[in-house]
Amino acid sequence: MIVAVAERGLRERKKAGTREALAAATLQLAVERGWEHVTVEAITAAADVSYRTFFNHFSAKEEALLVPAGPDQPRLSARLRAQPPGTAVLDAVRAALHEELAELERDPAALRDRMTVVLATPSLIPRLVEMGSADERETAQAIAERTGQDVEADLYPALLAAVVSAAVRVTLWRWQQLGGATGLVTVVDEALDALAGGLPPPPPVA
Amino acid sequence: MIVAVAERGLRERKKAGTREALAAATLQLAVERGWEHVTVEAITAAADVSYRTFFNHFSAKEEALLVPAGPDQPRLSARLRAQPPGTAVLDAVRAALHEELAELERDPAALRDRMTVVLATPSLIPRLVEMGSADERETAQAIAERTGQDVEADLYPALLAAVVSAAVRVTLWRWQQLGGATGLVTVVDEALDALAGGLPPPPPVA
DNA sequence: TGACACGCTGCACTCCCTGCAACGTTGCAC
DNA sequence: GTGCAACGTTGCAGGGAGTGCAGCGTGTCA
Repeated sequence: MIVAVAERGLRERKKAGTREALAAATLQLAVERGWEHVTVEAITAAADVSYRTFFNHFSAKEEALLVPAGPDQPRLSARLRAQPPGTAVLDAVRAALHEELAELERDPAALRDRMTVVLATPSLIPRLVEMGSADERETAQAIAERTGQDVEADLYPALLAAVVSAAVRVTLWRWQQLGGATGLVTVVDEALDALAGGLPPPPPVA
Repeated sequence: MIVAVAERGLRERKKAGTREALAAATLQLAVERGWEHVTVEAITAAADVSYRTFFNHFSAKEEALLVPAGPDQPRLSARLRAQPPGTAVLDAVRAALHEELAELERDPAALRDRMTVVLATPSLIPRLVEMGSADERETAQAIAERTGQDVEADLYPALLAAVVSAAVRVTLWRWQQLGGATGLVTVVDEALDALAGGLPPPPPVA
């Protein structure tokens, strides 16, 4: 179901190839030079395509860095909807997050590089928020469906979606801090446990 | 201490005047035309200053909309540090948020307008995250100081700071939804209570 | 009142991003 | 295989954001 995407004819393969080349060139150049010294022109030169083509694949420079996998990649809201109906909301969210992060972790080196670039470039952080949770609204909707609430009328769905988004951000940051030694899933679970516990006022007071 | 800022000589008053004029023009034009149809040139024309001057006051177009009050405005981290030392972290955070939001609510009409513009322009939402919590790092640091933890080593401070940031965002959104009828403080308390309660799985199931 | 500080201005420039009109290749039906 | 339609790529022209720099005028302070 997720696999069938890649093999659909020469045309689509070439297209995917171009996107991949652009994303790879973007990441490499960003690591080498620093984000603000990477121009779209340099990226397209490295990927050997025209300047204009870049924007046929990405709506913004940041997208090439932060969302290298195309729009076919299932988003968090979709994963959440795919969870078995009976499950409690928080458990379903946790499971969806596990899937999402496991996917990210399939290429840990690239993720490390991306996070390095982001952390070195404060202006990218909000972009990460934007991309990573471009479907925060959609996620809120999915949560609402699960709890039988209304996204407009009730606070809970939007709040949970926003908090999850924040948790993901912190997870990525912390994972990077830990040098990638600990798995993403482990880190996000730590965050989710803290949240589910009501943000215990002062933890053990080290 | 906070008051003394405004009255410091003709020069500073004029400077503050231009900034205010630019911010006001920005908001008004954004409401009238929609954010993406507002150019910096139009803003400066309305405020009767040169194009270049705009960027002497704001580092980006969005800043004029989202952070109209200059950098002198005490940020959340500062307010958090100002809370009495004995207080529990969550209580201190809550108090700091109350102050922050009360300040915002001093001009409800402007806040309403700003939120209207933001909600009508998805790309502005992450910017709101950036601006509203440009000092999220600083807030995390302040939290760490309060809990006696280390921002680098411990997850808690960064997580709480991120979650608070998310809560503020949802609060503003919901306040707007409610038509400003309910006070910001009331709304944020609702969010904070939910968080402190550990995101109770499915609330009353309406 | 004279010298300095500093905000404002104009200009030239880089870069992001878009709309539009070709062009060449792929996919498909006959 | 041939012709046609679909589609990814390309080039170009242009608007708008944001920056560095040099000069000007006004507030500030000794």
